[in-house]
Amino acid sequence: MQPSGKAPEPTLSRLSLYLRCLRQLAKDGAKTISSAQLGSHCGVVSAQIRKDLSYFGEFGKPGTGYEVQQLLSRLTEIMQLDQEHRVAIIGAGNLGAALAGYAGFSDSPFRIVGIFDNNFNKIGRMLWDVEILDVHRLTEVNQHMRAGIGIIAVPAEAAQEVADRLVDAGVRAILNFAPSRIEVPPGVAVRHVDLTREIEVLCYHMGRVAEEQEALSDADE
Amino acid sequence: MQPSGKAPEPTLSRLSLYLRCLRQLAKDGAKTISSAQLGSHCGVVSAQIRKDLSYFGEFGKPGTGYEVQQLLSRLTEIMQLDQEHRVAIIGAGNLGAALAGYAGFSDSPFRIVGIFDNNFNKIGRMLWDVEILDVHRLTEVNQHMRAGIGIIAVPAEAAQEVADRLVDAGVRAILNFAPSRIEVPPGVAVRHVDLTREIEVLCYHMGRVAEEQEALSDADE
DNA sequence: CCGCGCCCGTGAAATAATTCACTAGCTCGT
DNA sequence: ACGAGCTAGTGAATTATTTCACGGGCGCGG
Repeated sequence: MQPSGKAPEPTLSRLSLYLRCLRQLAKDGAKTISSAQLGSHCGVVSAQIRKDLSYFGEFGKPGTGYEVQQLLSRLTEIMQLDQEHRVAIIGAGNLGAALAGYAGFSDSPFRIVGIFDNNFNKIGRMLWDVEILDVHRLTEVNQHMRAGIGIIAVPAEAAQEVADRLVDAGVRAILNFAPSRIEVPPGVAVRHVDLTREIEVLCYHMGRVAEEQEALSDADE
Repeated sequence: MQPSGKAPEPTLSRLSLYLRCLRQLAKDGAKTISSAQLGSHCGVVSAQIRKDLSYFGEFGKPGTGYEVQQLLSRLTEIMQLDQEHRVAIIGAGNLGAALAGYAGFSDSPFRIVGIFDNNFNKIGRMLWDVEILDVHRLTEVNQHMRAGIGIIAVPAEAAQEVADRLVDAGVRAILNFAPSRIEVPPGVAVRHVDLTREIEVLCYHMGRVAEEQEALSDADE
């Protein structure tokens, strides 16, 4: 099978996982790796890995497995990580500041090129080595800044307005940390990271475990 | 159908979404709401909402819909959000600090009771209104701190060790911000928030859109 | 107090994602 | 250069999740 139709969303997320694993393996000097080995490294069953990769082509050799370097570079290409991606962060609060300084971005194709806020006390100040700019100038500034990815780190009430500005400024992918749904035109990709939802789901699971233990001890009697 | 079997994971995540919506609706003074209305508020089709709720019981009245207050309190109960949850954050770096100050936690059942780090320069200093403690004392300190939820905000290399400490300290749910898989014993719930994976998936989608546009203009010629 | 319209709950159908299980091909050791 | 032992790729089967569509109850207006 070749580039073909489209891979399911969970597959894409796992590709990123495989990449992380492969980078480490390459660093450790591994030459080749089988789907089973890769799987045990990153917690995915081997068939899943093979299926995931099969959406994009054939990468392995029967009897041997995958060449680490080759798979690494092919996946990097597929995920578009072989080119620089310029990122604008909107919101210079706690979260925005933390993201701007996120260590995971060093040694990655992501480069923070702009940080924006609407708070006059913050505008003009430096965050790490980038000046905080007025969010109202986003479209104008992005003419030359050319960020393709926007990260929303503002309160929920402002998220939609910021999303609109980002789209207007030419951004084609948005990572939304605000606990709020945002609407964007087709052709713009969006992903949400919702801390509250994650924690609330955890609470549910804690409750379930507690229930099961009660049921268990009830059964004992 | 009553408490019955178990709801699918995506349903749980949506319940949290419904809750957020309902809190707003209650604040706005809404009395009742239909699944269709709730759906348009939070971007979910009505059948999905009814199915999700049906895993937990019957909450609505034909002809009317759901009573906002009642559904709100029932879901709050189901998600275990009617009780305080004590949270420990491990890692007092950028991210840990941002999470500790996260505005979404005010007016929520989540209370940050402890922040831990292994850096001697940070230990003893205050973050917001909590003292940063030595991560090595986690188990000891949690005897009386009694945090049930742990948030991991340390570098990937340290994540597993921190997870082990958290479990040892009696934590029963972990939210992991480190880009690294962690193993925990059964009965401990884990969720991951992986910034890099999210952004990398966005990059893939950007590439797809670009391809489609090329294909489109090729077809024009 | 009757009938029309609305809306929930839910099996059944459709769709999506994962896992199985088998074929074919490569490597390595003898 | 041959056979034993792995291992990739993949259709088919399975499992999970979403969506459909309909039965029946409830409220409201006349």
